[in-house]
Amino acid sequence: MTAPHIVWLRRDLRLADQPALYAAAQEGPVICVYVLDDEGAGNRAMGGASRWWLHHSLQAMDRELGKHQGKLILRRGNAADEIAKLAEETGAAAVHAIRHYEPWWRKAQGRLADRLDLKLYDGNYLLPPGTVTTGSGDPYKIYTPFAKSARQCLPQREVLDAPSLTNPDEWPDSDDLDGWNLLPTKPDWASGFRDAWEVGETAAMAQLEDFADRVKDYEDDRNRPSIDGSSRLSPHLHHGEISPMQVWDRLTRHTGEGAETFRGELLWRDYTQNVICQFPAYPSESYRDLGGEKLWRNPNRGHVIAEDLEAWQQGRTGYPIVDAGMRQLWQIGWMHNRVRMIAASFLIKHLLIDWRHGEQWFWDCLVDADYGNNGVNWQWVAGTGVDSNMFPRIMAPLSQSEKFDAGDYIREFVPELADLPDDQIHDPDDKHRPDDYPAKIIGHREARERALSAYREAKGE
DNA sequence: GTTCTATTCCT
DNA sequence: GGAATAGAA
Repeated sequence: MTAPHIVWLRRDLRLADQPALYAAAQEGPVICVYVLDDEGAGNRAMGGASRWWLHHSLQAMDRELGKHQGKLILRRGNAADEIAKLAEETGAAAVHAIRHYEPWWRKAQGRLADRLDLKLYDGNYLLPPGTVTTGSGDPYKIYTPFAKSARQCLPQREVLDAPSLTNPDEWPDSDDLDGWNLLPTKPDWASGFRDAWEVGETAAMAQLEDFADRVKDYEDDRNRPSIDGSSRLSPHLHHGEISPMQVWDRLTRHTGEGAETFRGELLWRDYTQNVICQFPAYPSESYRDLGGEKLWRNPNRGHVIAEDLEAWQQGRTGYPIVDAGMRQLWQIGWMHNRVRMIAASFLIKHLLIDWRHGEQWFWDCLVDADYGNNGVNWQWVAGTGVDSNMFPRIMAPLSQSEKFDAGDYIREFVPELADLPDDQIHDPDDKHRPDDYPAKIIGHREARERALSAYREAKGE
């Protein structure tokens, strides 16, 4: 009868390179538990797409534990309360968890540490957020110097193998996963998701292998939406089915420009955590005030934005590249990174809608929705962020579409346009535009001028 | 050693 | 505009 050790899982649903699980397994029998805590996250409760992914990821985690004759315990409610309750129920010696930096998780970690022996480990980032500092000891705000400094500290630690596990004498009760209703019910919007993704640790490792074969072409292919050039690791990384250190380690053999650029993308993940550690409300509030109320169109000032917002959400703006991106998001819960920038820029500048509406939509629709990444990337496009002010740089969606060769991408996700020739696909004229595809919601030149004059006006009359 | 300032650059 | 750094004061 040795006291069991609880491993509190969150977005770290893996056996390998999982420092909390690894440490707990050294100590004694292990009970892995996941708590669904919508209340603690408040308005940052997981969106629909993330919940779809979570369902399958929890299933996969239970399967992996099953290979060791173990299982995953599920509980629902306030995470700190539920973990404390479970610890008491099972007479656990300690609770082990990977440290997370979203404000609600920091709060829950603090509450739990007051009540029991909570052992926290770093493991979901290449370097523990807050540890890379400027010459004067402050945390970085700007990506480039951050990444330069971080690169010099890497690699930091060894990748851990999956530990061998001992089971407790008795398993505590567990919720039934299906009872959580994480999957869609009435309209089944997830059929595209099922075709696009394999969820879980095994699938994540396979995806890494697949990407390792393609990383040499990453430099060019990552910007071409119709090519399978990006890693597609983001949802696996977000849910912690694979650790960034495993990815870094696997790619260290690759020396080319592509691998170097991709390592920069992994460091971007670390960077966004550093930003939200310094500014916990960053994903919900502009860091730099560009004129606030005056800049964006606002129902309080008589602007009707609901229709434009809806057209953007549904992929009916009349700009094929934007519409393809938004429909890809709806169909598979993910959007190509290049297109994310084009679509975000379009909402903010062409439609002059507050970036936070876009951030919310992405939060709900992305299987890789991540508090730090989503917030930092939206503020980057909006020009309201910690880095330079990008607002006056207005992307031209039509030339972006041509430049990055998005023709086949548009054909895939905007089927009305599938038959258009290359010279019409990016910007169909009235003769070629099918009846069921909308005309442009606003002309590019007109939108550009509206945005720039609103910007000048908001800045200082 | 500490503060000031010039310079460079911002996924 | 302001963050980061390096070199001056």
